[in-house]
Amino acid sequence: MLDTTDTRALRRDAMRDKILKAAWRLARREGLTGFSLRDLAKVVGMRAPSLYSYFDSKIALYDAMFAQGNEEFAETAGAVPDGDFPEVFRERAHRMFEFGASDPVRYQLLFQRTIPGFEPSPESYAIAVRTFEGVRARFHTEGLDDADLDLWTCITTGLVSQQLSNDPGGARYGRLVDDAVDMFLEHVGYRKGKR
Amino acid sequence: MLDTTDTRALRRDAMRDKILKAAWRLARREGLTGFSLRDLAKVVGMRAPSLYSYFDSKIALYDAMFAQGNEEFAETAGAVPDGDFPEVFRERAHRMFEFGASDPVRYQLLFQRTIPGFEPSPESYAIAVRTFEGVRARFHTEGLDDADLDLWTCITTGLVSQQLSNDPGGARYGRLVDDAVDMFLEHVGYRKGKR
DNA sequence: GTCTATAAATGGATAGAC
DNA sequence: GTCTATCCATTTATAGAC
Repeated sequence: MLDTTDTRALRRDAMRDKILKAAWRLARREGLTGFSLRDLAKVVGMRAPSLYSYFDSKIALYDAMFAQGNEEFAETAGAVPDGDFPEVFRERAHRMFEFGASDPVRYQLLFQRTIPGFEPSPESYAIAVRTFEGVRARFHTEGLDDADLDLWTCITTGLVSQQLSNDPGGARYGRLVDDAVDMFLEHVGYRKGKR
Repeated sequence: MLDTTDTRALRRDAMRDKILKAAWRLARREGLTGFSLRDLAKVVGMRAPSLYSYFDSKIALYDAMFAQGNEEFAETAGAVPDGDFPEVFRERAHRMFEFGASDPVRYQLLFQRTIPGFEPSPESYAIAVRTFEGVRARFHTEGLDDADLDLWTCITTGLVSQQLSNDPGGARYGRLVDDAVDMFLEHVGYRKGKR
C-alpha cells in the first residue's frame, strides 16, 4: 500500500487549518457570531456545503477554534521560564494580559460564555483544564491554595475584560498590571524582592 | 382638551415596559441574541410588526434594555448607605457581585461588548457614566486616584466574570469577595478597622 | 396601534450528481 | 471532496388595510 493515505491526511489537515485561519480572520472582523459559513467558504475559495467535509457543523467549527485558542494559550503560559514565584507570575500576568487584549474575539471564545448553544466538547475543554492544572500545581508548591489561585485569575481576567470593554486597543489597564501583581503578592505574603 | 393624551402615553409606557420585561425573560432563557422579535411578540400577545410601534429596531430594543439595566445598577450602587470608605466599598463589592452573578445576561449586556452591531446610544451610555462618576468622586474625596479606581473595577468585575464563566449559579467566587476587598484596601493604605 | 401579507435577505444544513 | 440545487427555517423590516 502506498502512502496515499498519509498524503491525503496531510492535505486534509492543511485545508482544515486554512479554514480555521480564515474563520479567525472573519470572526475578528465581523464578530464571533457575525460571519456565516457562506462567507467563510467564499474566503477559502469553496462553496458552503464543502465545509461540511471538514466540520460537522458551525458549532464544531467553534469547538475547533476553542481548542486552537487554548493551545495558543497553553504555549503562552508555558513559555515563561521557571524561576521564583513573584517573577514568574508577574511575567505570566503580562503575557496573559497581552494574550487577551490583543485578540478580543479569541478572549471572548475562550473565557466568556457568550455564544448561544455553544459548549466546548470534553476533548477541547481538557486542553484548558490541563493548562489550569499546571498553574494550580505551581501555586500549591508555593504554599498557596485554590482560593488564592481563584483570586489571582479574577485579577488577571478582570484586567483584560475591563481593557476590552472600556478601552479596546488602548493601554489604560495594561499600565495597572504591575501594580495589580504587587497587590496580590503582598496579600499572599510576599514583599518585593524577598519572601 | 381632555387628558386622553396623558392616558394614551401611560398606556403606551405600560406596554413598552411589558415588552421590555418579556425581552429580559426571553434573553435569560435563550441568550441575549438567541431570541427573535417574533418570539418576543408572541409572548406579549402581538405580531412582530406591532413591536415597531414601540421600538424602531431590535438594536433600539437592546438600547432600552441597556438603559434599564444601568438604571437598576445605579439603584444598587446608590442604595448603599454612606459611611467610612472601607465599609461602604465592601458593601458595594458584595452588591456588585450579586448584581452581576444573579443575572448573567444583564451583566453581558452592560459590561461586555458581545452583541455584533450594538453600541449604546449616548443617552443610554450617559446613565452608566453618571454612576461611574459618582464612584469616582467618592474615590477622590478619599485621596484615591483614577488608577486606584480602575484597579478596583478590575477586581469587582473580575470576580463576577469568573463566577459567570466557571461556576454559573454557584458560590465559588462569591466567597472571595471579602478577601479581595481586604487585599485592595491593604494595597491602597487601609488596614482592617482603621485608616 | 394592530393586523395580514410579504418583502428581501440570510441562515445552517442536506441530497445527489460528478 | 466538491459541486449545484435546494430545502426549510428564520430573520428584520415594510406596505397598506382596517
